[in-house]
Amino acid sequence: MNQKHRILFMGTPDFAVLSLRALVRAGYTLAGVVTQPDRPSGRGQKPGLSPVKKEALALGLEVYQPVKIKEAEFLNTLTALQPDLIVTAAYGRILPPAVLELPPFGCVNVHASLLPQYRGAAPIHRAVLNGEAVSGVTTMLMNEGLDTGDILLKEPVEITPEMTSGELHDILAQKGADLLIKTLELWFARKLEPTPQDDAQSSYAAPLARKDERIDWDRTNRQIHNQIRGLEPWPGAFTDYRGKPLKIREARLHPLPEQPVQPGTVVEVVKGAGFAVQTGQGGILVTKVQPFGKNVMPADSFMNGYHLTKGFIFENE
RNA sequence: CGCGGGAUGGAGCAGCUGGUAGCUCGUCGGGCUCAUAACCCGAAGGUCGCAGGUUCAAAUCCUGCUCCCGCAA
Repeated sequence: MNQKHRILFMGTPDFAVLSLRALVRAGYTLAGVVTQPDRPSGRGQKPGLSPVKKEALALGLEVYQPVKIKEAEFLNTLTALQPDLIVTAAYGRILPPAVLELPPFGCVNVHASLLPQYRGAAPIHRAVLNGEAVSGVTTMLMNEGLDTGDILLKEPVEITPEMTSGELHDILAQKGADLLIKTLELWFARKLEPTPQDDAQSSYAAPLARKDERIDWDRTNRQIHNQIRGLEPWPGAFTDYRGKPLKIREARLHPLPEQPVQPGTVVEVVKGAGFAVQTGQGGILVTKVQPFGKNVMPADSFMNGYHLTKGFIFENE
């Protein structure tokens, strides 16, 4: 069907892997895969191949990892590959005009939000962090801006009350891959009309910062709960325990009567479940934590081994 | 050589200025109770990661392995 179209894929993290896989499965010819350079990462200084690179290698595709996209050498390489269209999915770079204008069918990007909302680097985390009930994926034509190109298709996805960023990520990655295939089918058939984004409705999903991770117990239990699931499984919301960061990996809302207790206080121990902490409004029941330097463990185990008891107070700073 | 933590009964931890192992929980049995995930009594369960070394004696000191994890990226 579409075997004749040559596609150049650009992506880096896990989110992009399913899209790449979908393209291959749909029968497109992959002119090549572009991903971020290998960085010294891992515990030692191991190679650290991007998820997309691993997938590309497994699929037997050519991989390109330019340090600078604007390099003449790389541009020549791209030109030589003669892609009909470029697909990007969380590549991590803004493409220069020279690249955008290269393929006859343009550049299509898969973004993990319902644009124009949550443009930027962390759309999934920000959506959960803000307690959104709905997010989704969008396919768009790229331009020189940050996720500002004309929209091709959108697919909404419900964010359930207990959903974590990790879970949403997996769903969106799959939906994104599906939507990408659908988009390309229509786009190559010239049956899609790009719709400009309404900048007035736009919002920006800023990259996560350390301050987004520290729990402020004065906030409401709902806000804190959103923070915990929004940063799960990475990078994790944390508070302080005996001078070291303690990540709260899982928790749920826990109604508490109005009481003159300082937010951050462990007010109740629920056998077999965890411990309840007073927040600025209501409480949360912490069910899984991760001590510094340790792996995630049930809140029960933490209490046993670290002697956390009712009455302990987590400080904000 | 990126920084660092750890391997102790089913789980999470303590013990590490050397003298055969302890805490909280779980498990099993019994008791109390209208009842209970609550409480009381009792029991089982550990070659203290592996291999050497020092010593009268090592979980505890030294050496070499293997494995696991956190941070930073």
